[in-house]
This record gives sequence, C-alpha cells and structure tokens, in this order.
Amino acid sequence: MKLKNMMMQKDMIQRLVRYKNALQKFKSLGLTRVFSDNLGEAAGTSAALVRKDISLAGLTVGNKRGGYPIDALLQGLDALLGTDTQQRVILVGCGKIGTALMHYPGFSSESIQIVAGFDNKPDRLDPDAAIPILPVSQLPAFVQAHGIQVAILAVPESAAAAVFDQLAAAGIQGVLNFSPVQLKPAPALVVQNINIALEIENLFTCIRFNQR
Amino acid sequence: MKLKNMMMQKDMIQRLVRYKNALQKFKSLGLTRVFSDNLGEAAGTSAALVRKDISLAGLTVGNKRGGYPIDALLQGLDALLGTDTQQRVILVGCGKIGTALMHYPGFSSESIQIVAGFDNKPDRLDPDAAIPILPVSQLPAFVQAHGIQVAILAVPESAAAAVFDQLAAAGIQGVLNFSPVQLKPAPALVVQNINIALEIENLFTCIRFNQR
DNA sequence: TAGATTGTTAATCGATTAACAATC
DNA sequence: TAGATTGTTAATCGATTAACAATC
Repeated sequence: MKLKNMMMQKDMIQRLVRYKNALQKFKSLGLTRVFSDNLGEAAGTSAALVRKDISLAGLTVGNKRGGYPIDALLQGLDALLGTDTQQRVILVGCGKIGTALMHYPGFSSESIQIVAGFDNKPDRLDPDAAIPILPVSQLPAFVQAHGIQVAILAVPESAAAAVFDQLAAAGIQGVLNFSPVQLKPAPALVVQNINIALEIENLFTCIRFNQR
Repeated sequence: MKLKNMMMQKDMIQRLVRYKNALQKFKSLGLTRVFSDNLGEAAGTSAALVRKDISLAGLTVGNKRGGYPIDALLQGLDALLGTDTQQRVILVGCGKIGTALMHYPGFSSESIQIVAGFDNKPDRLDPDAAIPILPVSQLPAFVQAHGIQVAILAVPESAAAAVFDQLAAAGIQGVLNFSPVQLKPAPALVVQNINIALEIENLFTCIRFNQR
C-alpha cells in the first residue's frame, strides 16, 4: 500500500476521488467486481489510465483475469485518501450563493458538513441557528476551537482578497473560492477556484469555435 | 488576425478569456500598456505562456520594447472571442442553487443574462416574473424561439441525465453542469462540469497529502 | 546607443496512450 | 487450455518553459 510515485498531483488525486465515488455507486448496485474499462467510463477517463493510476497508487489488488474486486479497491482508496469521516467546512460569505450552499443536498451524501457561516452584514448574523452565522471577527477563534481546515469563500469580489488573507492567517489549509479573484497561492494552502461567469464565457467561446 | 494554430483547445481559450478580463481591469485602472509578465500574473500564468498564446492567436500587436497596448490587444481578443454582446442563457432546475444563480451579481458584470428558468415542480413555476420560470415541457420551443445556445443545468442528480438529453435534443450547444453526473459527451456539445462536493473532497485529500 | 521586451524556436517536462508480457 | 484482463514498460503526444535573436 505504498505510493510508487511520491509526487501525486492534483489531477491524479481528482481521478482517485472519482474512482472512489464510481466504485461506491457500483457497489450500491450490487456489483462486486469491475474492469478497468467500466471504471474508466464511469469516471470519465480511459481504461489505461485507470490501470496506471491504480498501479501508481500502490493499490494493485486487481486480478489478471477477473478485474478488480470493488471492496478491496475501495478499502485501499479509503486508506489512501483518508477515511470518509465527516468533513467539516466553514462558509465565509452568506449571500445568495452562500446560503444556497448551506443547504446543498449534494453535501450530505458526501458526508460534507457546513458547520458555520460567517458574514459581516449584521442583518445576516444568526448565532443560534442550526448552522450559526457569526461575524467574521469570530472566525479565527472558531477555526482554532473546532480544528477547521477547509473554507468555502463566497464573498463579493471586492472583499475576496482581504478575507482570504484572514483565512490564511487563521490557519485554514484549503479554500474553495467562488469569487472571481485570482488568489495569491500562499504555499501549503490549497485553493480550488470556481468562477461561474468565466465558465459560461468559456462555453460561448468554445461554441463559437465549434461553429467554424 | 489569423490563428496560426487551427486547433485551439479549451485550456488556451480559457486563458484568452482570462487575459481579456485582466486587460479590462487594467484598462479601467487607467493603464494603456502591459508587459507579458504583468498580464501573466494577473491571469495566473507565466509571461512566456502569455507571449506564446498571443502569438499563437495571431494577435501580435506587441511592441518589442514597450509591451502590449491594452486597447489593441482587447480589440483583437474581442474579435477572436466574439464581441461581448449580451450572452443569454437559460437555467434548468430552479432549486436552491438555481435560484441563487438567477440573481448572481457576477453575471451582470460579464453581460451574462439568464433569460428564463425551467423546472418541473408546479409550485416553482412563475411565468410572469421578470425572469419567467416555465415548465420543462416548454423548453424546446423557448430555445428555438430565442436562439438559446447555452444552458445551466442545476437539477438533482436523479434527473440530470434525462434533462441533459432533452437539452441536447432541443439544440443546446453548451451546458454548464452542476450535477454530479458524468454526462455523455455528445459531439459538438460542450459540457463544463462544476462538481462542488467533489472539489471539496479534493481539497481535503490534497491537504492530507500536503501534511505528509 | 544601451537596455529591455517581444516573438519564436528549440528543449524540457509530464501526462496519457499504446502495447504487450504475465497470468488468472 | 484458451481467452481475457491486468500491471508495467516504452512510445507518443502536447503543453509549458527556456532561451535568444530581433528590434523598439
């Protein structure tokens, strides 16, 4: 169960997480084994890459004939990626997008839990709600008290850079950034950007090129 | 103003759009020229890649000494990427995420406009609102009547595949997919996936690897 | 002019794919 | 056994970077 390749980059991690999700789906369907091409299709990659990834991750539980046993592979992936304990997250910025995320049904199924929201607008605060909404000033203490590692950043563009600095200072290690700001890549702080407007612009541009 | 390289892939288009946004920001700051390294930093790439992209896109308006004139470069990019006319989009699935997107402030600034929502739950319908919410059954007619090319897909996982097929059948050419489903890549239909839960899982995994 | 910056070519790097021997 | 599928190595492919001549 050792990595053959110490350096495991974002893309591969992303695929491994996809494999895990796909395997869970297969398992819930009652299957016990998969072939590399099934898994590849389900995860949106090629069979060759599935085999390569599994091999590189040191999870070679495959059988040269009968494919991969789903349970063993899932176990290996869980051990590698971390057991799916509740993944607690805070949400910074409780505007429209933020509040929508607060009750996003897709989270519960992945055992992701938003444990608190933070905002600076007084009328948005609600310290006694099931998911409390607190002033940003209380963020560092909360992060430390609860050992929070990951934050969702859903503040307006104008506030993004400053709030990001506060998150970094508070010891946050991973940020899912919904603001259209290119955050400075502080080392050892993982940032994942989701720029919705940009994605739509890209779509239009890709379409335009398709038409030529 | 011709492409030197006919094949222009998603990544490069994405960067070009980023350059455009960055240049607009620079311009609004009153600047008239930029260097490749400024632009690279603003767009989150390297100076070398900025020069390469600009060259490959056939936009060589640079000056071997004084950098790029912002206006000329913007004009070239606009011609290449398409003028920023209003980019009209429909929204399919008007749950929490959907309604949040409906009034997302980041869209207006990019001249993206959601012109209608579609849903199947009767209590969500609202045909007379500023942004009407219509039954999905009316989608094909609407798409055709208004020449809609791009749809945002924000329906629950269980409905995603079926609705996607309807979109394809209706002639939609680009889909921004918020559902966690790997949609089948119908040719000549561009799909951009945003899987929020997956991104958060990735963050946790990356963090875990950082800590080793 | 001297210095700086582009445009472009060549080198590198890494990721994906192809292919095939091993083997269940 | 024969057939099929993995695990792994070698080949390919493409994207990024490095470097530098051209030149403002």
